[in-house]
Amino acid sequence: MKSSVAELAEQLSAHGYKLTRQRRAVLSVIAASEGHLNPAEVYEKAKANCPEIGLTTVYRTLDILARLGAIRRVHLEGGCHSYALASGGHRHHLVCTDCGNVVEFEGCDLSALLQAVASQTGFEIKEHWLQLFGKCPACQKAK
Amino acid sequence: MKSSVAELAEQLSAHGYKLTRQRRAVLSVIAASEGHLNPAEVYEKAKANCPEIGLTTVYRTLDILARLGAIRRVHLEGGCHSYALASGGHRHHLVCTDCGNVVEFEGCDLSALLQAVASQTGFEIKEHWLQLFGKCPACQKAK
DNA sequence: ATTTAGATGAAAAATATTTTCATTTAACCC
DNA sequence: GGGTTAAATGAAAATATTTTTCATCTAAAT
Repeated sequence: MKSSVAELAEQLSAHGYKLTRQRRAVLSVIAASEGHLNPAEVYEKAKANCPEIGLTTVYRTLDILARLGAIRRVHLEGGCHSYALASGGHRHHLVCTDCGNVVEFEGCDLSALLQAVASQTGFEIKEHWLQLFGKCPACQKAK
Repeated sequence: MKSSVAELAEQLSAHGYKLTRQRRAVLSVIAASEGHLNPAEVYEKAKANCPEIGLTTVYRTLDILARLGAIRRVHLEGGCHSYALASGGHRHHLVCTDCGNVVEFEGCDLSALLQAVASQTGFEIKEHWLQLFGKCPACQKAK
């Protein structure tokens, strides 16, 4: 995932942000992560590369990356403190409303819908985020 | 919206929760609201009906209602502290990643997709939540 | 090397949420 | 209607999260 770090770094530079040791550490953590991490988790992991980093800087860096659209907040029932690479593309969640388990599913064809909304609203649609709620097989049985 | 209050109250009773003055006040506020409200807002509005209500009770009541599926957390960029009636049905958001404006759109046909995911995963899918990100007409021009 | 605007960490402050616990009350029984 | 009881309550404390402040440091341009 070296390329992701480079891409993220590039985005920061391109927008006039300095590439500090701390920011690089945050970028590596984000790029290396499969799923989503909250600020405290990013902080812990980033300390491996950069022990002097402060939590404040993690918050600030995540905020910048989110505003640049490089990462995106991940919203799950019961919490929305985590971030994931925005380009990581299609990560959709199916949440069990009984036990809280989260399953990821891939593959979604929303093109027709997106097209329709785009022409209705004039928006240029760039990303979508879909989340489903239901009852998982185990909880269906349990009842 | 009297019926909503009655329905919500019914749900509480049915699950063995007592119908206190405080809970009724929260239910009215939720039922009367068009959009979404955070706990502090619910608290302020509920005080009109029930001045002695405490913020703690608002948190507790919202939590119960959310667990019953009667209301659902609304997640927007920059915050996910608000709740809305779950039955209020389909409120989908289209967020401008440049200016942050949020447009609501209705009408979405995801039935085929939902069907596919249901059979793939064995989940019984009850609700979906879709959010789109893009650039609004004004921001497209601006650039 | 020097300069300088931007970035940093520690600590404090501000917000948001949860827990604790003594008191109150809705719902049930007679 | 009065009595009983488990659940619910509010105030205050505790905890968790996020933002601000500010003196110091540093990346990047010269």
